Amino acid sequence: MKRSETSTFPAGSRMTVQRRAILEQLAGMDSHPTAEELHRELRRHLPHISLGTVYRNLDLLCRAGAVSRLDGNGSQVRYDGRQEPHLHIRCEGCGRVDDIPVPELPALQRSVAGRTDYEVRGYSIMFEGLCPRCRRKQENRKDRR
Amino acid sequence: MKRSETSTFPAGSRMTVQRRAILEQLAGMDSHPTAEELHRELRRHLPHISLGTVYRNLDLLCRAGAVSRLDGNGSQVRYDGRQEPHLHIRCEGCGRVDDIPVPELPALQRSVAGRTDYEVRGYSIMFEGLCPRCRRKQENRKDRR
DNA sequence: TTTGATGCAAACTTTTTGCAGCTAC
DNA sequence: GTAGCTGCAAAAAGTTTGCATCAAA
Repeated sequence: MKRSETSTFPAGSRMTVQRRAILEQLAGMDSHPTAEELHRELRRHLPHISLGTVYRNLDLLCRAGAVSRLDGNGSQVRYDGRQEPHLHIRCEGCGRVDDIPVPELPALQRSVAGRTDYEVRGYSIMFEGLCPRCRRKQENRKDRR
Repeated sequence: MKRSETSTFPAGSRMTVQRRAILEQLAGMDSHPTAEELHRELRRHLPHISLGTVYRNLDLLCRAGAVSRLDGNGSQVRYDGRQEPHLHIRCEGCGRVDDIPVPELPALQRSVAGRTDYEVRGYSIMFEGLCPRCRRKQENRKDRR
Protein backbone atom coordinates (compact mmCIF):
# COMPACT_ATOMS: atom_id res chain seq x y z
CA MET A 1 0.00 0.00 0.00
CA LYS A 2 1.19 3.50 -0.74
CA ARG A 3 1.01 5.80 2.23
CA SER A 4 0.59 9.50 1.98
CA GLU A 5 1.99 10.18 5.42
CA THR A 6 5.63 9.77 6.36
CA SER A 7 6.20 7.33 9.18
CA THR A 8 9.08 6.71 11.52
CA PHE A 9 10.85 3.47 12.39
CA PRO A 10 9.55 2.24 15.76
CA ALA A 11 11.40 3.80 18.68
CA GLY A 12 13.38 1.33 20.79
CA SER A 13 13.57 -1.30 18.09
CA ARG A 14 16.91 -3.00 17.51
CA MET A 15 18.78 -3.61 14.32
CA THR A 16 19.43 -7.32 14.44
CA VAL A 17 21.32 -9.41 11.92
CA GLN A 18 18.00 -10.88 10.78
CA ARG A 19 16.23 -7.55 10.40
CA ARG A 20 19.06 -6.07 8.38
CA ALA A 21 19.13 -9.16 6.16
CA ILE A 22 15.39 -8.92 5.54
CA LEU A 23 15.62 -5.24 4.61
CA GLU A 24 18.56 -5.82 2.29
CA GLN A 25 17.02 -8.85 0.68
CA LEU A 26 13.78 -6.97 0.01
CA ALA A 27 15.66 -4.01 -1.42
CA GLY A 28 17.68 -6.31 -3.63
CA MET A 29 14.74 -8.18 -5.14
CA ASP A 30 12.76 -6.48 -7.85
CA SER A 31 10.10 -9.16 -7.64
CA HIS A 32 7.52 -8.96 -4.89
CA PRO A 33 8.24 -11.98 -2.77
CA THR A 34 5.90 -13.82 -0.45
CA ALA A 35 7.06 -14.37 3.12
CA GLU A 36 8.03 -17.91 2.20
CA GLU A 37 10.04 -16.92 -0.87
CA LEU A 38 11.87 -14.35 1.22
CA HIS A 39 12.50 -16.94 3.91
CA ARG A 40 13.89 -19.41 1.37
CA GLU A 41 16.32 -16.79 0.01
CA LEU A 42 17.38 -15.59 3.46
CA ARG A 43 18.18 -19.11 4.60
CA ARG A 44 20.95 -19.33 2.06
CA HIS A 45 23.00 -17.02 4.28
CA LEU A 46 21.21 -17.39 7.61
CA PRO A 47 20.29 -21.09 7.65
CA HIS A 48 18.48 -20.89 11.00
CA ILE A 49 16.32 -17.83 10.42
CA SER A 50 12.74 -18.79 11.12
CA LEU A 51 9.62 -18.08 9.13
CA GLY A 52 8.10 -16.55 12.25
CA THR A 53 10.90 -14.00 12.39
CA VAL A 54 10.29 -13.11 8.76
CA TYR A 55 6.61 -12.56 9.42
CA ARG A 56 7.25 -10.55 12.56
CA ASN A 57 9.71 -8.29 10.78
CA LEU A 58 7.55 -7.81 7.73
CA ASP A 59 4.71 -6.83 10.00
CA LEU A 60 6.88 -4.31 11.85
CA LEU A 61 8.27 -2.89 8.60
CA CYS A 62 4.77 -2.52 7.18
CA ARG A 63 3.57 -0.67 10.24
CA ALA A 64 6.68 1.52 10.01
CA GLY A 65 5.83 2.29 6.38
CA ALA A 66 9.13 0.89 5.04
CA VAL A 67 7.43 -1.95 3.20
CA SER A 68 3.99 -2.40 1.72
CA ARG A 69 1.73 -5.36 1.65
CA LEU A 70 0.21 -6.52 -1.63
CA ASP A 71 -2.94 -8.51 -1.21
CA GLY A 72 -4.42 -9.67 -4.42
CA ASN A 73 -6.26 -12.55 -5.86
CA GLY A 74 -3.67 -14.98 -4.62
CA SER A 75 -3.86 -16.67 -1.29
CA GLN A 76 -0.46 -15.47 -0.12
CA VAL A 77 0.44 -11.89 0.69
CA ARG A 78 3.34 -10.37 -1.23
CA TYR A 79 5.62 -7.60 0.03
CA ASP A 80 7.02 -4.58 -1.79
CA GLY A 81 9.97 -2.46 -0.69
CA ARG A 82 9.45 0.42 -3.15
CA GLN A 83 8.09 3.72 -1.98
CA GLU A 84 7.32 5.84 -5.07
CA PRO A 85 3.66 5.85 -6.16
CA HIS A 86 3.12 2.97 -8.55
CA LEU A 87 0.63 0.22 -9.15
CA HIS A 88 0.84 -3.51 -9.66
CA ILE A 89 -0.23 -6.03 -12.20
CA ARG A 90 -0.56 -9.72 -11.48
CA CYS A 91 -0.36 -12.41 -14.13
CA GLU A 92 -3.35 -14.71 -13.99
CA GLY A 93 -1.25 -17.42 -15.60
CA CYS A 94 1.80 -17.64 -13.36
CA GLY A 95 1.04 -15.30 -10.45
CA ARG A 96 4.03 -12.99 -10.89
CA VAL A 97 3.53 -9.36 -9.95
CA ASP A 98 5.13 -6.43 -11.80
CA ASP A 99 5.26 -2.69 -11.11
CA ILE A 100 3.82 -0.09 -13.44
CA PRO A 101 4.62 3.58 -12.89
CA VAL A 102 1.57 5.70 -13.65
CA PRO A 103 1.61 9.50 -13.42
CA GLU A 104 -2.12 9.93 -12.82
CA LEU A 105 -2.13 8.32 -9.36
CA PRO A 106 -1.89 11.49 -7.27
CA ALA A 107 -4.75 12.96 -9.31
CA LEU A 108 -6.78 9.80 -8.74
CA GLN A 109 -6.20 10.06 -5.01
CA ARG A 110 -7.36 13.68 -4.99
CA SER A 111 -10.44 12.73 -6.96
CA VAL A 112 -11.27 9.93 -4.50
CA ALA A 113 -10.72 12.20 -1.51
CA GLY A 114 -13.25 14.61 -2.99
CA ARG A 115 -15.91 11.92 -3.39
CA THR A 116 -15.93 10.38 0.07
CA ASP A 117 -16.29 11.32 3.73
CA TYR A 118 -13.41 9.00 4.61
CA GLU A 119 -10.07 10.44 5.62
CA VAL A 120 -8.06 8.96 2.75
CA ARG A 121 -4.65 7.65 3.79
CA GLY A 122 -3.33 5.45 1.03
CA TYR A 123 -4.23 3.00 -1.68
CA SER A 124 -3.37 -0.27 -3.27
CA ILE A 125 -4.05 -0.91 -6.93
CA MET A 126 -3.80 -4.31 -8.53
CA PHE A 127 -4.41 -4.86 -12.20
CA GLU A 128 -4.86 -8.35 -13.56
CA GLY A 129 -3.83 -9.74 -16.90
CA LEU A 130 -1.56 -12.08 -18.77
CA CYS A 131 2.19 -11.51 -18.84
CA PRO A 132 3.96 -11.74 -22.20
CA ARG A 133 5.27 -15.23 -21.49
CA CYS A 134 1.86 -16.62 -20.50
CA ARG A 135 0.30 -14.90 -23.50
CA ARG A 136 2.68 -16.78 -25.75
CA LYS A 137 1.92 -20.06 -24.00
CA GLN A 138 -1.77 -19.51 -24.54
CA GLU A 139 -1.24 -18.74 -28.23
CA ASN A 140 0.70 -21.97 -28.68
CA ARG A 141 -2.04 -23.95 -27.00
CA LYS A 142 -4.60 -22.48 -29.36
CA ASP A 143 -2.47 -23.23 -32.41
CA ARG A 144 -2.11 -26.89 -31.48
CA ARG A 145 -5.87 -27.43 -31.43
CA MET B 1 -12.19 -7.31 -9.57
CA LYS B 2 -13.69 -5.47 -12.47
CA ARG B 3 -13.51 -7.35 -15.71
CA SER B 4 -13.32 -5.73 -19.08
CA GLU B 5 -14.55 -8.75 -21.00
CA THR B 6 -18.09 -10.05 -20.85
CA SER B 7 -18.20 -13.57 -19.51
CA THR B 8 -20.79 -16.28 -19.73
CA PHE B 9 -22.18 -18.40 -16.95
CA PRO B 10 -20.46 -21.79 -17.05
CA ALA B 11 -22.11 -24.15 -19.54
CA GLY B 12 -23.74 -27.18 -17.94
CA SER B 13 -23.98 -25.63 -14.51
CA ARG B 14 -27.23 -26.02 -12.59
CA MET B 15 -29.32 -23.47 -10.77
CA THR B 16 -29.74 -25.01 -7.35
CA VAL B 17 -31.64 -23.60 -4.43
CA GLN B 18 -28.36 -22.79 -2.74
CA ARG B 19 -26.82 -21.04 -5.75
CA ARG B 20 -29.89 -18.90 -6.29
CA ALA B 21 -29.93 -17.96 -2.62
CA ILE B 22 -26.28 -16.94 -2.73
CA LEU B 23 -26.82 -14.77 -5.81
CA GLU B 24 -29.89 -13.12 -4.32
CA GLN B 25 -28.27 -12.56 -0.98
CA LEU B 26 -25.23 -10.94 -2.58
CA ALA B 27 -27.40 -8.73 -4.75
CA GLY B 28 -29.46 -7.71 -1.73
CA MET B 29 -26.52 -6.70 0.44
CA ASP B 30 -24.87 -3.38 -0.21
CA SER B 31 -22.03 -4.28 2.13
CA HIS B 32 -19.25 -6.52 0.88
CA PRO B 33 -19.60 -9.66 2.94
CA THR B 34 -16.99 -12.25 3.72
CA ALA B 35 -17.84 -15.88 2.97
CA GLU B 36 -18.65 -16.39 6.61
CA GLU B 37 -20.94 -13.37 6.90
CA LEU B 38 -22.76 -14.56 3.80
CA HIS B 39 -23.03 -18.05 5.24
CA ARG B 40 -24.45 -16.70 8.49
CA GLU B 41 -27.13 -14.73 6.64
CA LEU B 42 -27.98 -17.59 4.30
CA ARG B 43 -28.50 -19.99 7.17
CA ARG B 44 -31.45 -17.97 8.39
CA HIS B 45 -33.44 -19.38 5.47
CA LEU B 46 -31.38 -22.45 4.58
CA PRO B 47 -30.24 -23.75 7.94
CA HIS B 48 -28.20 -26.61 6.50
CA ILE B 49 -26.26 -24.77 3.81
CA SER B 50 -22.58 -25.45 4.33
CA LEU B 51 -19.68 -23.03 4.29
CA GLY B 52 -18.03 -25.25 1.68
CA THR B 53 -20.97 -24.72 -0.65
CA VAL B 54 -20.71 -20.96 -0.17
CA TYR B 55 -17.01 -21.02 -1.04
CA ARG B 56 -17.55 -23.29 -4.05
CA ASN B 57 -20.28 -21.04 -5.41
CA LEU B 58 -18.40 -17.82 -4.82
CA ASP B 59 -15.47 -19.31 -6.67
CA LEU B 60 -17.66 -20.32 -9.60
CA LEU B 61 -19.38 -16.94 -9.68
CA CYS B 62 -16.04 -15.14 -9.62
CA ARG B 63 -14.73 -17.19 -12.51
CA ALA B 64 -17.98 -16.49 -14.34
CA GLY B 65 -17.51 -12.77 -13.76
CA ALA B 66 -20.79 -12.36 -11.86
CA VAL B 67 -19.06 -11.50 -8.62
CA SER B 68 -15.73 -9.97 -7.77
CA ARG B 69 -13.28 -10.74 -5.04
CA LEU B 70 -11.93 -7.97 -2.84
CA ASP B 71 -8.64 -8.81 -1.28
CA GLY B 72 -7.27 -6.13 0.91
CA ASN B 73 -5.27 -5.70 4.00
CA GLY B 74 -7.61 -7.90 5.96
CA SER B 75 -7.15 -11.61 6.35
CA GLN B 76 -10.53 -12.55 4.94
CA VAL B 77 -11.61 -12.10 1.34
CA ARG B 78 -14.73 -10.04 0.70
CA TYR B 79 -17.11 -10.42 -2.22
CA ASP B 80 -18.86 -7.80 -4.32
CA GLY B 81 -21.86 -8.33 -6.59
CA ARG B 82 -21.75 -4.96 -8.39
CA GLN B 83 -20.58 -4.74 -11.97
CA GLU B 84 -20.17 -1.04 -12.84
CA PRO B 85 -16.60 0.27 -12.64
CA HIS B 86 -16.00 1.52 -9.12
CA LEU B 87 -13.36 1.30 -6.47
CA HIS B 88 -13.31 0.46 -2.80
CA ILE B 89 -12.20 2.05 0.40
CA ARG B 90 -11.56 0.12 3.57
CA CYS B 91 -11.69 1.66 7.01
CA GLU B 92 -8.54 0.97 8.97
CA GLY B 93 -10.51 1.37 12.16
CA CYS B 94 -13.44 -1.01 11.76
CA GLY B 95 -12.71 -2.89 8.53
CA ARG B 96 -15.87 -1.91 6.65
CA VAL B 97 -15.57 -1.49 2.90
CA ASP B 98 -17.47 1.10 0.88
CA ASP B 99 -17.83 1.75 -2.83
CA ILE B 100 -16.75 4.95 -4.52
CA PRO B 101 -17.79 5.64 -8.11
CA VAL B 102 -14.95 7.31 -9.99
CA PRO B 103 -15.27 8.41 -13.61
CA GLU B 104 -11.56 8.30 -14.43
CA LEU B 105 -11.23 4.53 -14.12
CA PRO B 106 -11.60 3.62 -17.81
CA ALA B 107 -8.97 6.25 -18.62
CA LEU B 108 -6.67 4.80 -15.98
CA GLN B 109 -7.08 1.34 -17.47
CA ARG B 110 -6.20 2.66 -20.94
CA SER B 111 -3.16 4.40 -19.53
CA VAL B 112 -1.99 1.21 -17.82
CA ALA B 113 -2.57 -0.86 -20.94
CA GLY B 114 -0.31 1.54 -22.83
CA ARG B 115 2.52 1.18 -20.31
CA THR B 116 2.82 -2.59 -20.09
CA ASP B 117 3.30 -5.67 -22.24
CA TYR B 118 0.68 -7.51 -20.24
CA GLU B 119 -2.71 -8.21 -21.75
CA VAL B 120 -4.74 -6.16 -19.26
CA ARG B 121 -7.99 -7.85 -18.22
CA GLY B 122 -9.26 -6.09 -15.14
CA TYR B 123 -8.34 -4.36 -11.95
CA SER B 124 -9.04 -4.06 -8.29
CA ILE B 125 -8.49 -0.81 -6.44
CA MET B 126 -8.57 -0.52 -2.69
CA PHE B 127 -8.11 2.77 -0.92
CA GLU B 128 -7.49 2.87 2.81
CA GLY B 129 -8.58 5.44 5.30
CA LEU B 130 -10.78 6.21 8.26
CA CYS B 131 -14.56 6.19 7.93
CA PRO B 132 -16.49 9.13 9.41
CA ARG B 133 -17.50 7.16 12.48
CA CYS B 134 -13.95 6.03 13.28
CA ARG B 135 -12.69 9.56 12.63
CA ARG B 136 -15.04 10.83 15.28
CA LYS B 137 -13.95 8.13 17.72
CA GLN B 138 -10.33 9.14 17.20
CA GLU B 139 -11.13 12.79 17.76
CA ASN B 140 -12.84 11.96 21.05
CA ARG B 141 -9.86 9.94 22.19
CA LYS B 142 -7.56 12.88 21.46
CA ASP B 143 -9.79 15.30 23.34
CA ARG B 144 -9.76 13.16 26.45
CA ARG B 145 -5.96 13.30 26.72
C1' DT C 1 22.02 -5.14 32.57
C1' DT C 2 17.78 -4.64 30.41
C1' DT C 3 14.39 -5.77 27.32
C1' DG C 4 13.51 -6.35 22.41
C1' DA C 5 14.21 -10.15 19.14
C1' DT C 6 14.83 -14.92 17.84
C1' DG C 7 14.01 -20.05 16.93
C1' DC C 8 11.01 -23.50 17.45
C1' DA C 9 6.75 -25.58 17.58
C1' DA C 10 2.11 -25.47 18.53
C1' DA C 11 -2.16 -23.04 17.71
C1' DC C 12 -5.30 -20.54 14.88
C1' DT C 13 -7.88 -18.86 10.92
C1' DT C 14 -9.43 -19.18 6.47
C1' DT C 15 -10.09 -21.85 2.47
C1' DT C 16 -10.03 -26.19 -0.11
C1' DT C 17 -11.11 -30.94 -0.88
C1' DG C 18 -12.76 -36.07 -0.70
C1' DC C 19 -16.67 -38.57 -0.60
C1' DA C 20 -21.25 -40.56 -0.33
C1' DG C 21 -25.75 -39.23 -1.20
C1' DC C 22 -28.98 -35.97 -3.50
C1' DT C 23 -31.32 -33.44 -7.30
C1' DA C 24 -31.68 -30.42 -11.55
C1' DC C 25 -32.10 -31.16 -16.05
C1' DG D 1 -30.56 -41.66 -15.70
C1' DT D 2 -26.49 -38.72 -15.62
C1' DA D 3 -23.40 -35.79 -13.78
C1' DG D 4 -23.26 -31.51 -11.35
C1' DC D 5 -24.04 -30.10 -6.61
C1' DT D 6 -24.49 -30.56 -1.62
C1' DG D 7 -23.41 -31.34 3.45
C1' DC D 8 -20.13 -32.90 6.34
C1' DA D 9 -15.78 -33.41 8.06
C1' DA D 10 -11.07 -33.72 7.48
C1' DA D 11 -7.05 -31.58 5.45
C1' DA D 12 -4.36 -27.96 3.68
C1' DA D 13 -2.35 -23.44 3.47
C1' DG D 14 -0.90 -19.33 5.46
C1' DT D 15 -0.08 -16.66 9.50
C1' DT D 16 0.26 -15.74 14.41
C1' DT D 17 1.73 -16.65 19.02
C1' DG D 18 3.82 -18.58 23.60
C1' DC D 19 7.92 -19.43 25.63
C1' DA D 20 12.65 -20.13 26.88
C1' DT D 21 16.82 -18.23 25.38
C1' DC D 22 19.83 -14.91 23.08
C1' DA D 23 21.97 -10.52 22.10
C1' DA D 24 21.72 -5.26 20.89
C1' DA D 25 22.31 -1.08 23.11
